[in-house]
Amino acid sequence: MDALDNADTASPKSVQRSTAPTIHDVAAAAGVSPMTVSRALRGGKNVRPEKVLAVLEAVAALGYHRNENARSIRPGQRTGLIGVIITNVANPYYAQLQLGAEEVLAGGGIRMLAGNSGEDAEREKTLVHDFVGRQVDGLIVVPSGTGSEHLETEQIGGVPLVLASRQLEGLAADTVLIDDVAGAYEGTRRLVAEGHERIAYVGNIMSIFTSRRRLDGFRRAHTSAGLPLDPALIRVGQNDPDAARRAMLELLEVPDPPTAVFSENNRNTVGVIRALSERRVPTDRMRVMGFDDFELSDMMPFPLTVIDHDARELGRTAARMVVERLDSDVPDPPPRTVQLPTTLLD
Amino acid sequence: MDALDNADTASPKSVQRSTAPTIHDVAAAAGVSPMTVSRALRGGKNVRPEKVLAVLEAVAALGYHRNENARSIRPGQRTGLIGVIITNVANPYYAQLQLGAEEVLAGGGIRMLAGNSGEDAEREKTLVHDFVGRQVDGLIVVPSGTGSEHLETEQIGGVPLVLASRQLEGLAADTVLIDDVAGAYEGTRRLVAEGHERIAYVGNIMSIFTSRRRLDGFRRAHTSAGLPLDPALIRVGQNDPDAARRAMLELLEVPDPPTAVFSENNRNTVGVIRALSERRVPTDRMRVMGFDDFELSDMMPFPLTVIDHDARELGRTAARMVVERLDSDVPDPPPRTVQLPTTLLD
DNA sequence: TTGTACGCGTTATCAG
DNA sequence: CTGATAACGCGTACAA
Repeated sequence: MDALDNADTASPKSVQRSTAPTIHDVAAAAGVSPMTVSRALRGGKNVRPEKVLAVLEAVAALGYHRNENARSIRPGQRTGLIGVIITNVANPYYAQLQLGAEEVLAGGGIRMLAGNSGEDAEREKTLVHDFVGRQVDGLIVVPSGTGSEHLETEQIGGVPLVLASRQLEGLAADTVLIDDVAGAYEGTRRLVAEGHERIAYVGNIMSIFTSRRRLDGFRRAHTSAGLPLDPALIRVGQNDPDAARRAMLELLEVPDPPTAVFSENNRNTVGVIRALSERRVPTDRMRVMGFDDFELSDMMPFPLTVIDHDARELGRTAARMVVERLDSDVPDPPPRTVQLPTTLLD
Repeated sequence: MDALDNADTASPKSVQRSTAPTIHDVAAAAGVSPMTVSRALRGGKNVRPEKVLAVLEAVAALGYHRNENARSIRPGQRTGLIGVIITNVANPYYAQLQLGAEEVLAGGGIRMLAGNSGEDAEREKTLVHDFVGRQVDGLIVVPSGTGSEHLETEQIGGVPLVLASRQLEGLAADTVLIDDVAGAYEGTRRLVAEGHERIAYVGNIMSIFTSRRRLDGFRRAHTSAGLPLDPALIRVGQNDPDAARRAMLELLEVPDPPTAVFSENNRNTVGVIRALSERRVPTDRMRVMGFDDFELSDMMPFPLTVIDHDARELGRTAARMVVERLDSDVPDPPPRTVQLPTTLLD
């Protein structure tokens, strides 16, 4: 609990750098007042050059860092902090998203408070609450659950919010999405065009927004082609490669097995390929179509086609949207939704 | 500059949630003093239960979030913030590192300020300075350059520092490393044991600590086996897959070409494999050994062996080291260096 | 150009 | 168990 107890023990000072130098220390060292230091550090406007120099020297000598937290408690001051909550950085898709976001933010001198929810709504809630408490200027969230109470404007103290990759039913907020429906539709259409009639589907749990959208696109393509949807070929609920692998193994055992498989995301595609490889399925016996590109997808031992999109650009766009809302002249611009396109990659 | 100008315009309040509710607002709403609110929020110790309830109700009604920044400016208070600076989250290795770090930190209620240096020393310096200004309780850094001035204790205000993945000449700080030398040594030895005598080396720029170490292990294995090192087979300076690909293409054209190739990291391995695939090199004509495992490495069209290690555990260890130093009873424990083992994975 | 007074939101301290 | 007071580091407003 109380870890730092070094205030008044033994020798009065110089025992250890217990307290960081403040603007007062710098002022004393430079022989000026704290205000002059403050002004000098802002850019030296209205301060005599020689004093600026003295201040900078003192700063260097003392290793002074302006306390951004103390600074930000003053009214009207921003923290220059944006909270970014994704589900899992280990997934290259979200890593790209995070990188894209930071890329834009860093350009504006904004730092990133990062958190992984692990697809856990409770954990996401905790992070959101904590980030708001840390006075973030904005929030970029890949929402995990279906509930949106913890993201309501009042709950987050009016902090600008951008939903990334997933939308939330009944929550009016800026949103950046991949055009999942169109992507899945196009991908499935391609399979149909190639003559496949029994197409398996392997995907994540249906509580995830993108999962529902992608299955929807898959469905629509069937409908528009007049093809029936065989429930025996639909496997949802896999949220890691190994679960997908097992699902695919089962699909191979179905009577009148599929000739093609549509995989809903990069994790599932990896599992599907593993299963096919494990069973030594001939490459001309199974056609694989996967949402999300992933590294080395072009070197897989199957005629794999991926539905590609730019996760990094999604991150950039999300960041731009927060910043724009932050710098907006009008009080409360209406929420916007942006959809990023997909392309088929052979 | 001055973006928020809504203090005294037109209607006195309720125009817009201009100022977030403070502890005073909560106190007023709950009919108690700010101190009681503060205590109630800490856990309700020494506060009448009914008042705690009233406070919690007011908090919920007002959507109050305790201002962690204001809180942290009080002496002896921690921010519960750790700065994590890696080179690039898009590299799965660093993504895992970041994830491992957050895993441990989140367990202690600590949040993560994240930044990518992009292997740019200047950018790293900026991030370090900024993070210290934001009063981080600790710093985990994958250092980019060879200079260490910006990480000296005085420069970072005595903030506990852990170097991850790379060490810095002349900087005494806690460090977590992969045992690069031993890993590269073992990997190379394996190739030698298999009868290879002309082994190519493809790696990143030599200014990177791990690059030097891995080449060192490669060298030692040659020396101990009495094998000469042919400079024509050593290609360093590749920091992305495509550069590595081109390097490998060149290596294939060398007179008396190599029969095996040692790739220094995951990015380079990907490039090497692409080159071999592109040239349709028979799988029995080139043996590939790569440092770092990567997803789907086992599905590559070559008898690839990787020198594996646990980047996530490296992140966890780094986080544990910062926290331990933070919670240490002794004033200034001597710096420790931990090396994590590698294993050969076929 | 420079300095003083005050307040930002929070909590340790001490009095009641 | 509860509240008043002061102080944390900084910047605005105002005074010199």
